[in-house]
Amino acid sequence: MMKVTKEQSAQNREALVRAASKLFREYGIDGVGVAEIAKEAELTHGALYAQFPSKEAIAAEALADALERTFTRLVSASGSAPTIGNYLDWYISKRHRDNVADGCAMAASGSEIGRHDKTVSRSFAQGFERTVRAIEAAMQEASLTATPRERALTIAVGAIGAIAVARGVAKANPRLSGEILAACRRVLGELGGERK
Amino acid sequence: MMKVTKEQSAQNREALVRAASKLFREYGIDGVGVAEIAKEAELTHGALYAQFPSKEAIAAEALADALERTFTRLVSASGSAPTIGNYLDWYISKRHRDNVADGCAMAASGSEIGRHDKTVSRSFAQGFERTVRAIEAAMQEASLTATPRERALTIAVGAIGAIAVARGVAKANPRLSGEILAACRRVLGELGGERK
DNA sequence: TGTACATCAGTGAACGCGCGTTCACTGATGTAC
DNA sequence: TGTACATCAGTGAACGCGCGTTCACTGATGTAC
Repeated sequence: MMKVTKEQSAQNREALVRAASKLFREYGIDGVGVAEIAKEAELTHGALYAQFPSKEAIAAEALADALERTFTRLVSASGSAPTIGNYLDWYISKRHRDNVADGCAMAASGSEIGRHDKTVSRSFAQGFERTVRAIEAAMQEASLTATPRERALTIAVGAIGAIAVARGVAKANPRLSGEILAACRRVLGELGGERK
Repeated sequence: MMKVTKEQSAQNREALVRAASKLFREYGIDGVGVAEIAKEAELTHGALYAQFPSKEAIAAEALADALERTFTRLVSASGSAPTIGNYLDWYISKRHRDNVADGCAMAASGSEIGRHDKTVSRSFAQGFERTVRAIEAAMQEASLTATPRERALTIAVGAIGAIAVARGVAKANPRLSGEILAACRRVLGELGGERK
């Protein structure tokens, strides 16, 4: 067949990005081939190359898309006046730990990003900065001497690390995995000024 | 040639593990082939299969070896009565961020571990638990309500996350990368009871 | 509105290449006598 | 200590397979007249 309406083509492009963003989180960027992405989007790999110049390019866009969607969901799950507690309840959870394909891409792919393009790194940096700003805006007074931004950065990094590490140890030691989530949930909450 | 003395064979095995542990950190487990590991150890891939049943098996051993060595260095760099500050100065640094191949494997490969064998996960869990115990032993009083172990877990996860995230954003935003390291260094120190 | 045709998203075969793993073979080691 | 030989770490060719990317081709779309 082919060609196809502009609208259909745009829908196909979106389907490719969604498929890539799901598969990359689940199996890693190196762990998924372009043919597999195209198949998940019900297209052929040639269609992917009509839309993107390379695998690296779709990786950058898939990462940006995943972070956008996760951020939107985090904010909408936390109500109109979100607290640090709202954010952490949603982010640091077994539900999130066990749902790699639809979870935060910073946690799913954090340690892989440094090995890819500057465009991929840029998607990551933008998503991270946006998250820190949201946390900073919800920050409460606490007795520590560090600034709100320093504490917000640490909460973001700690939350990402918590999901990544909880996933890493889950197969060998599920008790430890749960303990990590509970401890980080509590301590990072306190760091944000949350009262018990 | 071949065969070779028992001693030589043991040395070859060690060379394979060291090569794997270096290359896996630098390029990811999926990013390195068995032939490349063997070449780095000045052997052939057949020799690797004489020593290990599979790539997954050498990955588990390489991870355990890397964590062992990193832990030893962390402890010996921190003196005979290490403080949280000693640990964090060594771990959360630009030197560590920029030295992937010889740095902490939990930070280098954290988000990949969950996609591999239970044996790989076990190496990770053991290395992590050992690290938390060391931090807990160095813990000081602080005004937060969380227990020393909860705070130690959060410090370990936050430090790992800090290196991973600092690496992820470094290419696109080196300023942000440095800011993350500085903020986590300060806040995690305070969380451990460090006085300014 | 109707016709002619350039555009270009998508197809699918093909490219060279490297992957993890297997296996027949080699030959120095190290043991049994 | 000297000889005979089983062992087995390591070699390198070969396996089937999937990778990222290229390209000649298709044919409905959408524009120009």
